Amino acid sequence: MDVLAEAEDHPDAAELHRRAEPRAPGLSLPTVYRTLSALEDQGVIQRHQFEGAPACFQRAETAHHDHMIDIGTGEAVEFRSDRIEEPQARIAAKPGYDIVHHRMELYVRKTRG
Amino acid sequence: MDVLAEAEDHPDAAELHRRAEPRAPGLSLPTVYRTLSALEDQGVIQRHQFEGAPACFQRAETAHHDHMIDIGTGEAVEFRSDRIEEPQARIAAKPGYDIVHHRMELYVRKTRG
DNA sequence: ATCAGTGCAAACAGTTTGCACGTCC
DNA sequence: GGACGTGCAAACTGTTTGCACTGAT
Repeated sequence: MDVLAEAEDHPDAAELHRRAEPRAPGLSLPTVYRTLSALEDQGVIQRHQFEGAPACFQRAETAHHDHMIDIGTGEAVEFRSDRIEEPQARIAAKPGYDIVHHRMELYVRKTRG
Repeated sequence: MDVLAEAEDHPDAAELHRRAEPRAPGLSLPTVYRTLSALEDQGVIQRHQFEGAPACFQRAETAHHDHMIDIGTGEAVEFRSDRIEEPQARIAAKPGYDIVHHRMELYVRKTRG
């Protein structure tokens, strides 16, 4: 199942199935989903649910980052900004919460002109 | 359909159907969905897709804000932080993008102790 | 007569589950 | 022979669509 390990992008379950099938002939989609869920529970991979798209996955070992999704292509670009990360905990702490995790996505389109 | 106007929370389509049905007897769920989609297209309402929950809706007229979702209750609390908003445009502009919109959600749980 | 808006039932997409089967220890 | 992991088909949830009907214009 670690077709994911060699993926540079953010493939969804069906895409992973497509990529894995050649080297595991007869592999079924339910098995892909089961495996992905298991890996996610173990914290080995992350599931991202972007707007209007099936869930996509990537290894969790990469450093923390957020995503910028190109509305035209659906492509997800990663970025990181401490200036954004840093105030979050403070905001949550005030009303008595701990952040379990967060989601920060910029939906963008190529600048025209 | 502007049961939404008097809603203080973030109801989903089924919940809106439940609330609207008394004053529009026989109202069907497809009609609720159709109306919500139309209102969203006109920019009158916003659709939020939080993790592991059906889409929920609110009037667009409220000032821009982000959401903090209590994992225990599913309740969404609104917040706003200029310190978070401000760096976003800069991040997107660098690789030649315009932000169409963004999503910023903190998934939190009540602090124990 | 036409048109927009509706309910119903069925389609749909993505994901999950039940179950029967095979394999390995 | 018992536990496990699989494929298949079917269930499931949230949402959308086809279609026939209505009521206003």
